[in-house]
Amino acid sequence: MSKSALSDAALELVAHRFAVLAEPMRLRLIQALFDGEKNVTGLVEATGGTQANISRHLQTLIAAHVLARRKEGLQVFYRISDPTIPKLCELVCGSLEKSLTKQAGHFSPSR
Amino acid sequence: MSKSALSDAALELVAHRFAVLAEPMRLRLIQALFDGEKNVTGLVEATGGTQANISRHLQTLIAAHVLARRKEGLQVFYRISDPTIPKLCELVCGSLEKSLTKQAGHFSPSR
DNA sequence: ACTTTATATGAGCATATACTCATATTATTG
DNA sequence: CAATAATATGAGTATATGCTCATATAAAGT
Repeated sequence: MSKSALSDAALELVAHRFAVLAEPMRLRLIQALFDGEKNVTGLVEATGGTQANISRHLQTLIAAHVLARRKEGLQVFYRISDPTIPKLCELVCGSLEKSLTKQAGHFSPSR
Repeated sequence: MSKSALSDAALELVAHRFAVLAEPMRLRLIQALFDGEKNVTGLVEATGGTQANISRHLQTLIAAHVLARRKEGLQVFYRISDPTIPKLCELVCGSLEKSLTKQAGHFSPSR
């Protein structure tokens, strides 16, 4: 009689975690931080977004504890603080690659 | 000069994958399918949602290739078709548990 | 103190999506 | 072929969220 393995509150937490990763620009930011911390200006350049938008997304990622920040004078440096993030991205990328190559195999020669 | 490890299109695919998992009701459905396939009525009962809503979420999960379906007479049975899904959920749950217990440790005894 | 540089945020708009109600579709049975 | 059962979907509404422009805050240098 396991009514629900995860409570409603827990499910919302998990859903929110996925939601944070469900934006291309945020994924771009995360990707830009794979090789170490960068400041906001660096992230703006790396992603090609506007400063305002990047800053908003960074706040979202900070609030979700995906990133951590470090102030140094005028600059703020961001870095990935949750080690599961790269693993999550790898898992999804691998899964997508597999299903894409599978689809490629569906190009039927007839018609 | 690595402009972008993942193309724009790839990033959108990854983001969409995460978006599909970013809904409590869909997570509930996935959770209900961890121990094997169920038909729609069974999923409605297991999750406590309305039939219409469950059906919509199931279409979303099918379109994303997270679930697969099998018709048997009047009934349609759904099952998890992507083996990375349980792993993703485990990773996120583990990470959340860790940060929650960390927060619990912040309950300062003073005051 | 004023200026410049780096980052954050208020307000507003546009879009996406979750939910519901009612109805449509599909398959089965009498 | 009518009636029933299981599932899917059209339409409408409400809410959330991403983006932009302008401005605010914060720290440094002159």
